[in-house]
Amino acid sequence: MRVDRIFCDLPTSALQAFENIKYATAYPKGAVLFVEGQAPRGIFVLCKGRVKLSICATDGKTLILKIAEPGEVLGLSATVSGKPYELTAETIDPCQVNFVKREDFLRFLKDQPDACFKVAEQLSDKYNNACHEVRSLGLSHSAGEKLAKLLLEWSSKNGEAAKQEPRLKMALTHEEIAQMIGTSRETVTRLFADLKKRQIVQSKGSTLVIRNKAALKLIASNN
Amino acid sequence: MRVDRIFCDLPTSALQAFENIKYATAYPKGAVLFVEGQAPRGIFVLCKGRVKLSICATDGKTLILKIAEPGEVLGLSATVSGKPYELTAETIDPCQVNFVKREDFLRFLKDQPDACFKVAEQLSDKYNNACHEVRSLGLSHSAGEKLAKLLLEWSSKNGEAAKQEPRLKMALTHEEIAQMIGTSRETVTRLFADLKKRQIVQSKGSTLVIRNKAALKLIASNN
DNA sequence: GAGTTCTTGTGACCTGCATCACGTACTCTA
DNA sequence: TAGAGTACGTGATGCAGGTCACAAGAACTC
Repeated sequence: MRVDRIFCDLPTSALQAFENIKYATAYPKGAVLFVEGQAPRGIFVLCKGRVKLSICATDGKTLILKIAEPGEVLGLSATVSGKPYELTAETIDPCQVNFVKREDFLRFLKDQPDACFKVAEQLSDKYNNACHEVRSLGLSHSAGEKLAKLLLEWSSKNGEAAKQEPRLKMALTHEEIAQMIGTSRETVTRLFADLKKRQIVQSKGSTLVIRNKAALKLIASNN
Repeated sequence: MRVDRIFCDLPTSALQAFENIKYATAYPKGAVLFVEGQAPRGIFVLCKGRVKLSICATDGKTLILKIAEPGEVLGLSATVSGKPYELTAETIDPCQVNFVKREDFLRFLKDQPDACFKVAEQLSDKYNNACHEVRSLGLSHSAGEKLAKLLLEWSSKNGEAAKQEPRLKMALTHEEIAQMIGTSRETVTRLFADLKKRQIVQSKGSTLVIRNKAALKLIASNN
């Protein structure tokens, strides 16, 4: 249960203070933790399950920024700054979450300098990720390139780390993948078809095998 | 000289501590404060002049994220997290800067809880901006839309706030504008030509007059 | 197992914009 | 004042990828 990793190496007094203000909550799959534009109610420390973070345009177009894993703190920057949540968080598994109300959290930060510093680090990290996102979106990589990057990123996460031919179970639909790399569903389908034709990947049911990691890296890095 | 605004409403002890570790420095126009990928040396508090923040791809393509104005803290997140600077900062005017070495700054944060909280707020802000950038890049607005947004943003900054027909002096070249909205120089030229033809803007020497703000907003918001 | 709904696969078509290749105009500076 | 450098203007061309339309699986009902 020690998955609120950010705070776990704090002095016991701080830990205790955190325990006192957190609300342990469970959410079913598909629940919405918060919506972009809402005034910040507080932070959500994800303990179990995955959460989809996305932003969406008025016309319904959606961009999935990341799939948050246990240990991540959601809604942190909005809670600190008081500005509206800048994205939408929706569970895609049943989730265990520790919620902390904004006022409680701010008081906690004022009282616990160590925690405050941790939060600053955490925010720096988030900013860093956002910068990478900006880079990948802004410097017009082709759709194929971004897909390759995504697959490599997944393969490095899902345990299958450094294997020769990593396998990954495709938990997302083409539509969702399209939303992650900012393209259309059809394009994703076509890209996969192409990768298969070129023997770079191969699909067995719902798992994908990367047959030629080198080639994939080439696509990802290069043009 | 009280332009390091973030810290200026701190208790005097903290202010004093900050004074002790800062190095007041002057940079000429075109100087590079730091480059993306470099290990963080410390923070730069911009007191006077403007600084261009950009990221760039291996192939030389550049994306200008923002033009920092006096009062902003640059290199903050990298300094806090210890990860490499995520972007490049280059002066575009002669600049007055307060520099603080990383170790000094971290110690300062540990000693001054109030300052630490300020930093967290500041980082939240930066994250927020980054999210907006992601939104504008990711949800494929057309080039025209992004240019309109940029012009409106500028007109709301440059004093000329709520005027009927705001004027703004174009300090940037078409090339740079292109890099701000992630398009090509030629496209920017054509877009301006189009806006002029449609009587939406009008240029008098190096100042641009927005004749039809409503129309511009329409272009910006809509499709 | 018949019907519905959700996901994939594919072809046809169209368009925004990058890119190339110029020509022009305006600043420097020597 | 000529020449170099930099910014701007504009046509021609090409293509990545968005959009539409429809077919075929797959996956849940009832």
